[in-house]
Amino acid sequence: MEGNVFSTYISSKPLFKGDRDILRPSYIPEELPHREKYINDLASIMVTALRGNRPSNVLIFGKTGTGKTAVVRFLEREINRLKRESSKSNLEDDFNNENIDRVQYAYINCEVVDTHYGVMKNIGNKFVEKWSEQIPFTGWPMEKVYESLKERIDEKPRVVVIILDELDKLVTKSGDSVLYHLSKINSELENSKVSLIGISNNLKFTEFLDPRVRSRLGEEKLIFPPYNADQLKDILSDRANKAFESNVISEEVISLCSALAAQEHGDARRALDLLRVSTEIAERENCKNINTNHVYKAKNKIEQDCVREAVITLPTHSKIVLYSILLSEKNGHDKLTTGEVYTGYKELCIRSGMDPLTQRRITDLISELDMLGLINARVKSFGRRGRTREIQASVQNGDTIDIIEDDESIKSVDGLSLSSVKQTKLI
DNA sequence: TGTCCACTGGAAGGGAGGGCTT
DNA sequence: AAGCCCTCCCTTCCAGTGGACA
Repeated sequence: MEGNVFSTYISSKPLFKGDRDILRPSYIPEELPHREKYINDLASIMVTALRGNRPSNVLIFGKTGTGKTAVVRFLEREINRLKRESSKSNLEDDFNNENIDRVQYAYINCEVVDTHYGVMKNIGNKFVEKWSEQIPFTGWPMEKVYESLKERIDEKPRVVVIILDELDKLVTKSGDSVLYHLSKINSELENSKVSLIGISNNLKFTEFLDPRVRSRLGEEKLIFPPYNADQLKDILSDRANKAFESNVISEEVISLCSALAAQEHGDARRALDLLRVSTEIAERENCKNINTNHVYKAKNKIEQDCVREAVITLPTHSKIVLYSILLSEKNGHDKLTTGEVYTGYKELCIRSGMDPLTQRRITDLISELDMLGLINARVKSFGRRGRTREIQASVQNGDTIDIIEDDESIKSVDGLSLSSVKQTKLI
């Protein structure tokens, strides 16, 4: 073991008691602190399914990290638990084993699956086991996918609860035709019943819906408020007790993580990430416990990683647009207009032997960069000098330029020394 | 008050790419 | 192999716009 690259790390004692996933937002604990009311509200709606009837459709709103998904998945687990228990005991009345057994969940994250086809296909495939019977990931006409989905659901009597997480992403990207079909599916089913739970960060997304869809979908609405710092502290303490041995973590560390996350609209996901990354940093430093220094380091690391990840995964042309903005700023031109950014972008494209996209397309790429938080672009009118966007980078200039310059695809299409471009005054 | 600038952003449509059906 | 479907990325066209300026 001696001399092995891992030996230092193997000999150091991990701070986690066991399962690291306890500090991941996807972990569903036995209790969800400060969400009891919403669990009960949703349970009172979903109980209809256990009686073999269709529960009302539900729309759940709330910002990131307010426990929406956790509450829905918590109930899913409870229903599954009930299924297992009911098979052992005999329940009375309409809560019979058969009804409970017929409840099925289908969870779709619309940020991952964001097309009509993809959503229908994924739901349909939850009801087949054989690979050969799966709906292919492309190729079928929409109508056929829908018919197949219907057949599969209606194969036997059941109550299907379809959960569409991040529903606003689907609607803004692909419109409401999936919701239109799914919300009227019950009139076309003979044996089974379908209930929808839509989860969204954005309260206003229903404005994009057809009025019929809106009313069918929003039979019940739940709005999740953000957590405050005290509530976040409870959540973190709860998880910390499960995740760590005593003396590993202090009250002060938990308070700091909660306070930092509370500043960002009470995001529990953020609080958990902070605690998890702090722990990892402390472990890497071979510390026996976690201190506030680790939390500040974790905060920086998470922020940097977010930017890095966002920049690395940008398509090439978006990278060049961002590069053009950063280079111009480096040359003392802040607050650029769309036209100026486009001129810089075109020059970089020409120099690197690429065909530039049209200005219309670049307008969209600028909007996307703005949405990612990499730049700040707001529409401003300069009177006779026209109306345009005023654009500024909102990431650290030097670091981000380095990340873009590391990109192999830019270098390869480029074929010229980027450092020489760096010297060129743009615009 | 009307003009004009420099865009914005919606709509329509082309074409490539992935894959199914006949 | 030909025909079809869906998605994605992109272009083209164009009506609309906020506000400085004559």
